[in-house]
Amino acid sequence: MKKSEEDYIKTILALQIDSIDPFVKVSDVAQTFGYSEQSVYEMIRKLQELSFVVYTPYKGIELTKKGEAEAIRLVRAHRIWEVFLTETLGFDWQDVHEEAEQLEHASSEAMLERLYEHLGRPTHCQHGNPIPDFKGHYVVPSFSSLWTVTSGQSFVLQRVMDDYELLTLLQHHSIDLGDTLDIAAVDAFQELLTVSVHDQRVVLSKKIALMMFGTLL
Amino acid sequence: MKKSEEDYIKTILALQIDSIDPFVKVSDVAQTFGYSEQSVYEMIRKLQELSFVVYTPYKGIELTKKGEAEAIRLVRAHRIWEVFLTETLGFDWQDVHEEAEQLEHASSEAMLERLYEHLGRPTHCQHGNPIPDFKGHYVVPSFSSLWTVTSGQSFVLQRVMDDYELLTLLQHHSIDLGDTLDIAAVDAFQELLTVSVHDQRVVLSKKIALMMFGTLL
DNA sequence: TTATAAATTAAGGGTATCCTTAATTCAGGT
DNA sequence: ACCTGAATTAAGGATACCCTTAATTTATAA
Repeated sequence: MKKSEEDYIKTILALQIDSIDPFVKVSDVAQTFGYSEQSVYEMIRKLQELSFVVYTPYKGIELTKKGEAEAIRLVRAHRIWEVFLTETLGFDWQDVHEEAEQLEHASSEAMLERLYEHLGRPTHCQHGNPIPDFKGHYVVPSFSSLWTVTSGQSFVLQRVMDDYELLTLLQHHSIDLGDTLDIAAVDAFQELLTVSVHDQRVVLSKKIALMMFGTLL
Repeated sequence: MKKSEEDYIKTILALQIDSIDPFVKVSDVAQTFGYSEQSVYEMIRKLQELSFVVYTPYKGIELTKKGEAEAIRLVRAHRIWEVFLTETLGFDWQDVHEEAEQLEHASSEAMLERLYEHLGRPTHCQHGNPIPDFKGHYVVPSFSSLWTVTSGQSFVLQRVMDDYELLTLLQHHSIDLGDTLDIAAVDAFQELLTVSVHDQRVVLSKKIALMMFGTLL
């Protein structure tokens, strides 16, 4: 598979997971890439010929079994590389996404499996996202978003989205996965959340809180 | 730099090192890639605009300082990845070239330097080729080819070319860098060499012997 | 010095992946 | 049933990088 095809497949899977609807809209794909819709139509037609997707006009794009397997393989590669970059090379978690993005397209199946073994068969990347097994199976984590909590509750952070700003913010406050956040205040009007963690108070916007997932104590 | 441009630059450096003439011929580049000469002319023109090469018609191609630096950076990346693949992931030395070929285009400067540190700042890849330092300086090894020896001499293998057939052959006979080969016979007519190593006799063709380098005892 | 082979340029094509602008078709609400 | 906006297709372009065939230029060896 070519890099461009891989990028499309991966994006389609991501969009499909994000929404309830299994049909991915062409306009959403175009928006994600910053491409024109016309370009996306052309590529979708090609991916359909290659049996990676099925496209139903006015409905949307669906991944075929083959397409989904490829997409998941890429997710697996991405997360394995992220583990390598953070665990082995010591990168900060906000700095690995771009690197992994390149590496995932440059690694063979055999190499990836050796790397996976070398890393000790990790089950999750450092953002808390599960690494699909080599057969493409993985458990989608079902944590609740930090935005759902109410004042007085305690929240254990289990997963964060792979977003540069978010990760930088968390690192700045030394907040890691596994940490417990005590909810000091919820300002529904301004859509702000104040949490207490490591003896400090941190104010988080709704936007940020929606990208943090975990369990209530 | 794009992958295609990187591949050209790297090939030009390799061809330049192989010959005495600093001018690399368009026809040789075309042959190396299996491209038409026309394609090479087009790319050279482009690389000249980008200041990676200087092309003098009927003379040949020269790398600029900038071009050479880029090419050496790629060689460095390639060899660092080779060390990783063999040392860390346990690949056989004949199986790493293709993998490294992909990875070298997918790794940032920062990543490569971290990997280099992680590997303990290796000076050579497992084929005995030096890894240029981050400034692009490296010592070109000046060993003699195994084909230059005469019967009765002993030869310590220090460097081999990164050639799949050669490496597979050596591995099959458990011949490694650092091993001493005792020259049992030289058949100049058939261009064959018989060496004794690890209590076995191995017949090597001129072609193979020319790809093995080392020192005479 | 001139003939010839090699090197170079010219001209015209092909595919992949992006673009814009302009029809056209369809889905969903009234 | 029909209107309207969104989705889709159509048409034409651009760039990167590859191709072939056919001039043309030049180096160099006889």
